[in-house]
Amino acid sequence: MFRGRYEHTMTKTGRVSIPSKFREVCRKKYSDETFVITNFDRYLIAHPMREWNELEKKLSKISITDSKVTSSIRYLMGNAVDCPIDNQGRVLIPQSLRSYAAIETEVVLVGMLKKIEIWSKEIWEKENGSGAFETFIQSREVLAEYGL
Amino acid sequence: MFRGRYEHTMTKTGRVSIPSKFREVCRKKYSDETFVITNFDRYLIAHPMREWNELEKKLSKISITDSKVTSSIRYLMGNAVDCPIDNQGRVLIPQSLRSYAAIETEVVLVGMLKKIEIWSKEIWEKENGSGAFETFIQSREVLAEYGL
DNA sequence: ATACATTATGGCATATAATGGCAAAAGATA
DNA sequence: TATCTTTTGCCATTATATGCCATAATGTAT
Repeated sequence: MFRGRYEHTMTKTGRVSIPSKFREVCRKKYSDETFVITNFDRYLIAHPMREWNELEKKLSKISITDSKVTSSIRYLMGNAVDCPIDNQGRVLIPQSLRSYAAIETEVVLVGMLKKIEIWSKEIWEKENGSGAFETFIQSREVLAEYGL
Repeated sequence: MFRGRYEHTMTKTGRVSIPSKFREVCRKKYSDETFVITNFDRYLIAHPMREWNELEKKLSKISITDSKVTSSIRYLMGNAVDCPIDNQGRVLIPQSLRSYAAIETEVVLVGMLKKIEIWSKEIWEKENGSGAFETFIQSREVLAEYGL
């Protein structure tokens, strides 16, 4: 599982180093070093290829009657980009995704179990900076329902 | 189970010896010498890998609809760091966790059943120094319910 | 008490990680 | 086709992490 938080800088060309711990998970658990990256709200989500494939399998079983569902799938699929890890352990994040998540240079990468979140540092700090612990404590009751 | 309290010093590079009694628990009970360390309020919590994995298993089953739950998972996972015990019986505590728990050199390690707490000595003394016994006495009724 | 084993911790050398820079390759545009 | 832009591979640099050895302190057994 992906865990931990890392602050990296993006090069001018849009390349970001994937933390070595994450790469290790890619190699050992997924034996594949390609992500599918999508945008989500105000940050990006990087899925290991295998997890993404499973998602697609589920999506393809949905019968397309509801137009809202169709457009959601269109949104998801239309913004998904294959991002292989290069020999230096980096991925190129295409311009479209960068601007969507307002990523300039400073990036926060967060391990989230089966996927990785990629945030602009600025937005990260606004939404998850101080106060995150309080939110965490407050939702303990919710988490307790799951036996945590 | 982990029990007891130990005062150790951290090296300049951030390495802390795990008390041998704790290592013994790791070997015998968990047959694994890796901790996952997270921050909690003003101290750190070290979970044996197996305990942590169980937590992750539960977390990964939660469907992400509630954004408060998501951000709690993000808090939990984002602050978790793998810390394997090296051949000298130490772990490297990364800079982020060190500064979070205000750990400079003197460290207090406390066995807490299935996990270990890691405190800066200074903070430990403020919060658990004098007065801890009084608090303990005051909660005797609660403890009595558990047969203590 | 003495000898021996283990523990805690400092120091150092090496390996690996992150990241900037540059140039070749590929792709797009006029 | 010629030109510009983006992508990609590779090298260099720096900081950090890791492995290993040495030593001092503590614990254990005879």
